[in-house]
Amino acid sequence: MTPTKPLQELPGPHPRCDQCPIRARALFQVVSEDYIAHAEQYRKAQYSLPAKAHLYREGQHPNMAFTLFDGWIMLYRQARDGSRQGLRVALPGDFIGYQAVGTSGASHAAMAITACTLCGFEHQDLRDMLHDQPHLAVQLADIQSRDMASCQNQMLGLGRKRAEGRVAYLMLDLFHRMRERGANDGNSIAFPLTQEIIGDLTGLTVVHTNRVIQKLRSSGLIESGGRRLVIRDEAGLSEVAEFDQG
Amino acid sequence: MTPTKPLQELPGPHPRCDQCPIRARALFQVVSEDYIAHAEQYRKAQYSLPAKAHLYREGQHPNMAFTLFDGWIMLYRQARDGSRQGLRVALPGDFIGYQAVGTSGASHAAMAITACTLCGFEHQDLRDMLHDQPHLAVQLADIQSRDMASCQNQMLGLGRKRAEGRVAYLMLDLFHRMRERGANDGNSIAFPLTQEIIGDLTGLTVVHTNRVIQKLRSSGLIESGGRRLVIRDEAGLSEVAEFDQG
DNA sequence: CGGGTATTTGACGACTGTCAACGCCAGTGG
DNA sequence: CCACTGGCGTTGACAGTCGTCAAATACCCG
Repeated sequence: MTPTKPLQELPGPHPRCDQCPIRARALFQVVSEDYIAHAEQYRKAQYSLPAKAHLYREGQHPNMAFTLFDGWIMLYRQARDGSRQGLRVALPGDFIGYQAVGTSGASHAAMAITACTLCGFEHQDLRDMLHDQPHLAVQLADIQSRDMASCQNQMLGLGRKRAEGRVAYLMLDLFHRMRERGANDGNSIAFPLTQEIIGDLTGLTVVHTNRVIQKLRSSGLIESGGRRLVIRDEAGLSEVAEFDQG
Repeated sequence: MTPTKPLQELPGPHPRCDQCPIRARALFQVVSEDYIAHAEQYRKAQYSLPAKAHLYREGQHPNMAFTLFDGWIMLYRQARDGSRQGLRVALPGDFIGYQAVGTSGASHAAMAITACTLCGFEHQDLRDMLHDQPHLAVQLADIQSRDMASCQNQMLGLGRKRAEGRVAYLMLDLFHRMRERGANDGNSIAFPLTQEIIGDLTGLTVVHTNRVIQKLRSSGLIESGGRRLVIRDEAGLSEVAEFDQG
């Protein structure tokens, strides 16, 4: 096992990772207890990661894929000038880091936005699992296909929407995904993204991100600050975001 | 079978689709003749599509995935104002249209850039295949994972590169992919993209796309016109494109 | 030869980036 | 308790990339 440096094994073995969202969502969404037990034998370790630490970096050979147990992670790529393009925010339950055979290294970096805990699976073990449990293979294909669809939303935004629409879309997307997880408080959610990270994700500079957020606030669409986000006018925000379908 | 309207079955049955790239690349990359035979039983039909026709549109239920046999296809999404964001150009051998179970419709549209021929597979049949042939499941996961990596390149470009870099990157990407297929003629390739489509793919307007292309030409990096593209200075173009790794 | 499609050019302005400060706040250490 | 420090948010002035509008030219195919 060769985890990146900031990775730390949790103190002591976890019995059966009982609340691990691996059961609830992600790869093993609707599978029976038998499958769970089967999966257990492959799960290598549970990791924890402090905020701002990297799970893996571009070009590295993480050799593992992960189910995010708790916390937020940003996947991003870096341009030559050092600026970062955020690809996706992973929320609890999401599956990240799967990599094709024969690829030389990770196509992107993964950085903890907040402190995180994760379950790690070796790639080869994952492939073995897909062999043994064809159901999982179909599920993985579906997970990847859904990820792809959300990437396409991101591309549409980066290529064709104004700054305001991109930021609004990001906020709505995160709001809905948190709500799916029951992690909302009415129309507000915990929101640990700094404006710098919002800028990374929307392809904007920090300065412009700030101006856009202020505009969204003064339009009465959102409230934000203190690591929380309140959606004041969901319909209006959806309009600005060109957000389709809840 | 409910193909979209512009789909037409080829005249007569094809014996065993002998040159079908399904064998060479895509889902069935390195598999034995046994698997090929097995795959045959699932392949529903071979289709042909004239240039500019749609294979499927956003929100439609194509109910099929395809291996592109011949021709170029653009996958794109449409913004509310009608403008298109190109997501990817599919070249011969590429696998497109796979969709997760339970999704309501295609997340993107697929339009023929040139006349095309394709092999179609019903989604349910594909899932059955993944069950029966676990090797295929791993291959599908890898295909998707590679597609994802190239999407990430696209996102990096849309979010963080200037117009010149995006256009240069697109050209180099297509050049390399054509060369992998042995479809290059030295440092030139057939290049059926109009400037409008290049603009769709790079998130630019036609007008600006035109100016950028002229700049690339006058810098001596490329020659283009007459449905062909010549890479005059690959190193220079790669520099402008921030193109990493051949 | 004619009509539609694709490319090219020009003028103008808006959106967004860049540079440079300043303010706010929490945590830290004296 | 208070000054210090670093991270984050905010503001202003200015520049440039790129979009918009409008039109002319070139190209292709029947």
